[in-house]
Amino acid sequence: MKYRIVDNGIEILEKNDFCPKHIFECGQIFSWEEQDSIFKVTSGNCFAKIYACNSGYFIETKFCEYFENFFDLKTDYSKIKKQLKEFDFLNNAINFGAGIRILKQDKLETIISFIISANNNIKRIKSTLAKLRHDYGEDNGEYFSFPTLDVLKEINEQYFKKIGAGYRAPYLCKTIKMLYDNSGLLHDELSSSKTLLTKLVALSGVGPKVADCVALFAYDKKDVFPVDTWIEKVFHDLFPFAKNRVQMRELLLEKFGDLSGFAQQYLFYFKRETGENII
DNA sequence: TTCCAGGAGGGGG
DNA sequence: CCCCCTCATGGA
Repeated sequence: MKYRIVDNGIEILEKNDFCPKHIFECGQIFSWEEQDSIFKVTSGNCFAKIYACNSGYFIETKFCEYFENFFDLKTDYSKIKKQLKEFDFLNNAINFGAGIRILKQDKLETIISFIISANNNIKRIKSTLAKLRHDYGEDNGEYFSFPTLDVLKEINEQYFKKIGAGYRAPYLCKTIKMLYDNSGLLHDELSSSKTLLTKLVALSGVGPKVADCVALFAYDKKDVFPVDTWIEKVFHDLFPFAKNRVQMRELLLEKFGDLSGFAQQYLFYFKRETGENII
């Protein structure tokens, strides 16, 4: 995909493999809002606005290098989509979310966000995280950054409950302490997916599904397949027999291999938005 | 009123 | 290993 870094942002010069609506609505990130076709997104302590411009989009930001990596601009999504379309039953889902890109998000923020996401709905997840940034993040005028680990460590369970985290509040406090005592996981760039998942699942409030999401959305792991309630529905469309989530994950990983993470996002977005049968 | 939401922890068999 | 129950919360 053609793009160009300029003084105050990044010019996306074509629309085939980049659509902010698809990227943000597909459930991989909660720290964004859309108003009058302008998308505002925060990640860690960075911020950008994205809007249509000429024949593409403009990412207005002073954090160009961060968002070049964040939006995974160096990866060829046309090639990925072409490979995945060899699975006939994926064509509808890929065409529906053709502008999806898997983001490379802040690790700490992604762990906290997806602990909150468990058995929750996206609207309240976004609300809870926005309150957290507002109350404990740095005020940068147009946006609040995600709080640092030092700041998070001082937050008690009552506060997390107050902003809507519910029974996940103690999980958050425990995990924050674990990360504070051993922050190596937040800088892990080398572990294999299997090793990384083992480390993530050891955190409080992180089970197999949350670990897969964190690995996919923050650690650049694509050989994972988060199975949530929507993917369960997809699975029942594809296979006329019931399995538990572990078995579903194994079958889907076997089918999609190193492209599993991409396939998962197209399927999740399509199913959640349309409710239509995959086949 | 019951069910559901990007599930996980804990206990028992 | 597996199955079952509970967890906070608000919208449908």
